[in-house]
Amino acid sequence: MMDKGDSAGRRSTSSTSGAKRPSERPGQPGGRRDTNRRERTKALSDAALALFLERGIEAVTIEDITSKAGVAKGSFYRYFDDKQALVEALFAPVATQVIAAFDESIAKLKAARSRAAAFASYEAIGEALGAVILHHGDVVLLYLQECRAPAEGARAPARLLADVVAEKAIEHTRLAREHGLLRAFPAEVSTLTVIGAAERILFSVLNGDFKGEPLEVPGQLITLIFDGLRAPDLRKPEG
Amino acid sequence: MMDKGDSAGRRSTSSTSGAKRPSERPGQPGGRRDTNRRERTKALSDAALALFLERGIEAVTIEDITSKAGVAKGSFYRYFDDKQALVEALFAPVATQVIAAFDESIAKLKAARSRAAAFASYEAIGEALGAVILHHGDVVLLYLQECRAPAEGARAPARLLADVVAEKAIEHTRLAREHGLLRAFPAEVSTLTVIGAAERILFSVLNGDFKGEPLEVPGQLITLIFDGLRAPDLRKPEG
Amino acid sequence: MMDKGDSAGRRSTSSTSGAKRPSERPGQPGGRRDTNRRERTKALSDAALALFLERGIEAVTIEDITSKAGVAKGSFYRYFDDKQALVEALFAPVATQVIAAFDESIAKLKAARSRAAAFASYEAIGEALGAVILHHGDVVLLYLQECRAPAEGARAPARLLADVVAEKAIEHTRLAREHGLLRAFPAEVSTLTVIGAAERILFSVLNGDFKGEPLEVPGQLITLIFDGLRAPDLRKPEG
Amino acid sequence: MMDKGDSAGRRSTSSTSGAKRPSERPGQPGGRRDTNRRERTKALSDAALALFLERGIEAVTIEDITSKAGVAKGSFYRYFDDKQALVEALFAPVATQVIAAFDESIAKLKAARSRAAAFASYEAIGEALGAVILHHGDVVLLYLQECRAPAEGARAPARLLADVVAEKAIEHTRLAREHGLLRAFPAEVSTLTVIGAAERILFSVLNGDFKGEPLEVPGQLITLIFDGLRAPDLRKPEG
DNA sequence: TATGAATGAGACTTCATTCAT
DNA sequence: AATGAATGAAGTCTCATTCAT
Repeated sequence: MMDKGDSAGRRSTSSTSGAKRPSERPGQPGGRRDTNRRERTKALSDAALALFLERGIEAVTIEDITSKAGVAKGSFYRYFDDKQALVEALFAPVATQVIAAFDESIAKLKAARSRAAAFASYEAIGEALGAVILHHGDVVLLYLQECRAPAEGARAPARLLADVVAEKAIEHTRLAREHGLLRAFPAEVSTLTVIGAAERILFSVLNGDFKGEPLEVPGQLITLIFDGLRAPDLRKPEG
Repeated sequence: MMDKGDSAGRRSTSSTSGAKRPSERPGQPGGRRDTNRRERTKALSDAALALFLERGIEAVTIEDITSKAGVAKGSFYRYFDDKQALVEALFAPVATQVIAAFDESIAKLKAARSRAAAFASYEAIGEALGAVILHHGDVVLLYLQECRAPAEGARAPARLLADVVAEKAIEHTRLAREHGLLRAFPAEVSTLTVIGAAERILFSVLNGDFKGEPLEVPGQLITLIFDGLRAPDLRKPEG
Repeated sequence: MMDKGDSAGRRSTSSTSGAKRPSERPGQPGGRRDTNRRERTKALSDAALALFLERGIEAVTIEDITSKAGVAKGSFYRYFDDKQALVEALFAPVATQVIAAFDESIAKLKAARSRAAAFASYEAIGEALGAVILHHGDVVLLYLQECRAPAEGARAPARLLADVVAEKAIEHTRLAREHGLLRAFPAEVSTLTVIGAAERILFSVLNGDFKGEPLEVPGQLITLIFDGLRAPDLRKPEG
Repeated sequence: MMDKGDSAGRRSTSSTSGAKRPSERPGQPGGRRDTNRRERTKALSDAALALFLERGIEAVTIEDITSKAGVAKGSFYRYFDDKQALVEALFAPVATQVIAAFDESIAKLKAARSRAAAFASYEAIGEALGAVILHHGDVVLLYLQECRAPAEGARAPARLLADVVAEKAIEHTRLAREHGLLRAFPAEVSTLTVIGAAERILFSVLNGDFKGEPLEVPGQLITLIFDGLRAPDLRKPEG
């Protein structure tokens, strides 16, 4: 009755959240109806997330989701337009926070007048991203799992986020270098190196494949990367 | 949009290539029939590869492939059992060469009696992987695109290869460290760092997203990574 | 034209009816939804039965059935798992009643202490089978039409029922003979004779091929079977 | 490219044999080419017969047949027009002999001037049918298996033969009664009784289901049919 | 609102038949 | 003549989406 195939980008005008808001909904926010609505949305999102991680976004059907969430199939459409909308809703908080973290850090870097101030922006973004990973580990894992897919269909949000992140991260690096925090190195290469390394390890950790001690990874990664990337005059003497 | 009756791992007994070979075929090898067969297989593989890159493996239908390849739908099944078999056939040469490269390099490392000999094994594997990237760029890109997906359905081969590569690479790193080529660092972390960084940049390059000069990337990456990873006594004085 | 992935006996665990019942359905029994469900199931069964009789089970497609029943193709699968399940559902009431008739008659025979009592069991089973034929003539015809087919695919239920019936009938005969109702004759031969004769005539009658007066057949058949065909003056004296 | 569905009756003009004879074939009858041709035809027929018995005519594909016969798929069509033609060819000798047996017996009956002569016609037909069963057991089994199917598609020949046999047998009975060989009984009922009984037992015997001693069956059957099943002490005096 | 039944497009796969080799 | 590759119609089954209850 309706076409299955979605074309990428159709959602350029939709709100960030991807959640469906009936134009007129009864009950005031916080009331009984609103609470029910939140609960249903959460049940659907949770079920979907678990299934997406298990089988990949494409392979999961609407019925899989509703049945796992314990709702009727038709109810899905009261909460989300379709699978892509759900994926967008899933990614929304993460995307918002990650993008905000970069934007703020970029702003700080631009405003920084000292190397110390510039360095602080790194600490800030690290903290912000750490918090995201901590509170939205599953969504981050889903992102890592799907972010290289072509921006088509329900997986589009993952890829689009990845592209935005890369772009902002590169700008961030450029600014950091201008502040003398990094060696004179092409920003694109060094940024992708850091992103690639961090994401790969994070993937293993969130995955359960990682054999080492996760809590030590950030420090190790920083040592590893920064010993290579750090500007000469910041290099610590070995030993 | 979804693959129907696939379960991961069902292909454990199939040959490496994934291609379908009638046990006895008429016409001698090199004859007309044989040539036709090769041409068809190639046409299907090429069409499939292009579509997979464009839309992702899951979103491409058999009919998309045959129609792009200019053959009848039913003909697909003379050459491949199903989409997963085609994907396996696509990955087979790359998987073979990559795995062989690691295995050989690992063997060399084990046999190495000097640091120079050990270092040579790195050059060898670099060359081998470079050759694979050069000759099978599209397949490598497909791998990068799909290799984090759960090992379900047609995309399974990508993920399975990724897991094997990670495992072998970690062993490789462990050996390299035993030969004093690398700093005393957890092998898992440093390996995933290198893989993650290299794959992320490669993805951008093969993708067309990369803005810099691709030919300079390997050198840059080595500098970047090795300046961080290199054992202290190999560290060159900055300047 | 051919059934695809069926293997005989796959349904050993399914319920007797073969009908698909969602575990929890909305609407109380007897409500609108329940009524609709019954109507649909009936429409599909009726359409299928008519087509099966016309063309044979194997030659009828799901689409033939749904289109004749006036429902969408996909709806079929809400009511039956596949064609074989529908066939099972079609046969279920007949199979149940026939088997029950035999079991009861066998039980009566076992308990019978007089020849009169034993004879009554014959009357009982005759009546029961007559009722089945009267109320489920078309299903019985379908049974007669398909019951010699190998127990493969959608036709399996017919053959399996036939085998059960033969077995029970033979036991029945054996008991009847022990009560002195029948000549000392191998039970298998005499049973198959009666079944074969009865089924063949029934087939003609239900078919419309039969030229005679159907209502007289049962009596004629009994006379014939019990007294034989020999013309009076050729009758050998009993030894 | 061509339609699959056959419509019943399309073969009304074809020759009895169903075998394909190229209008101009090289080699004289009995020569090398003719011998090869016979061998191939036999291989195909044998393979088909075995598969038909195992799975039913409808479920067997052309490729199943050729592959079991050890010939190429395309070769099938050099020997038979399609599956139905093969089935016709399979039944042809049996049909011919059975029909001839009835026709001859009917002719004899018509010419018979004594009851002894009339009785001899029964012996003749019994012998003829026995010979057919002996030499073409598998084909007879296939006939029994498929002869109640609607006369559609490849199974049509079985059903058509069944209808002819019934018709001729009824005429035969009518004549026999006129000669005083049988009781005054509706010919249709008594004929179908005999056919039904005989076929049912034969089916069990050829099938392998029969537990008794096959060689004794004909005699038992004759006794049974002619003398009836009634136990001696219940026998009503003939009125 | 919630439910799950209905719809029909469309994906996968098979197979009779034709045809180049 | 024999082979088996090619074709595409047709069949099975799934699933996103809509809609009556």
